[in-house]
Amino acid sequence: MTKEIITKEQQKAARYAKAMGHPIRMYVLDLLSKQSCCYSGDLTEDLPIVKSTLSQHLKELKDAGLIQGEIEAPRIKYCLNKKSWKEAQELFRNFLKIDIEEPIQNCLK
Amino acid sequence: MTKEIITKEQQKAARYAKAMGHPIRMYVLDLLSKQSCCYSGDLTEDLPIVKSTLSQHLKELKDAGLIQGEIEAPRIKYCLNKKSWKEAQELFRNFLKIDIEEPIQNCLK
DNA sequence: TACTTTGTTCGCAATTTCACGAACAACGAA
DNA sequence: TTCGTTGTTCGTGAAATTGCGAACAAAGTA
Repeated sequence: MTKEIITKEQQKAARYAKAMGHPIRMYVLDLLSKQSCCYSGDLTEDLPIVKSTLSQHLKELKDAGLIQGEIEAPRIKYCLNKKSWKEAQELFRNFLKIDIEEPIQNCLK
Repeated sequence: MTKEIITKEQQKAARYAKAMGHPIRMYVLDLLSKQSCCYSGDLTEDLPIVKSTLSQHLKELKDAGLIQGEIEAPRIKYCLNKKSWKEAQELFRNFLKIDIEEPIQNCLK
């Protein structure tokens, strides 16, 4: 499948999109894009799923490269994988033709 | 599922992301974002899938609201659904922007 | 009215996703 | 060492996804 008409960029973007393609995972990513880190224990309290299901979703995000976990005492701290996140930003920015108002421009004023 | 901790925006973004979450569909969307329209007959020639499979992927994109088809002679012309595309742009722009801090830090130096 | 072209729908099979509970592993605290 | 907390893994089942070929529908053309 996928000869070579489909570019590497398109494949990577599709991979990221797939990981984002579930409400729970979108919620987690959105949270992490605002909050720098979170703990899955806190997530299970808010979200209407049991911990094993959440664990699977977090694994899905990890496999896609979007987040990473760090052991911290009894818990695990999750945060965005900044490198992959940047790549996803670039891919989607190009794909969606989004012009981002650069904060740099504000500085130049 | 999905009490109300998960916002409408997150659900919509996840829905769009899901539709984008396949190489074939990402290819089609990327093409349409550059080309204004295309015909599925031309797509089957390039892509390594048979027409019935492509039809399903196009249906998936239609169901997500991202594209629309228009009957034109014997063929069907596909193009982006501009309204939904705009919405997706907005959702992903808000969702993906986190690199704001870094340029600011550079400015403050 | 046939015939051709184009794309959808149907039926099928293999695989993946999603969700749950139970069991397990890791590790600090009593 | 034993206990409690935290999160992963396993086993299971239901549903969705992906892909194919065959059959069908629509519509222009001979």
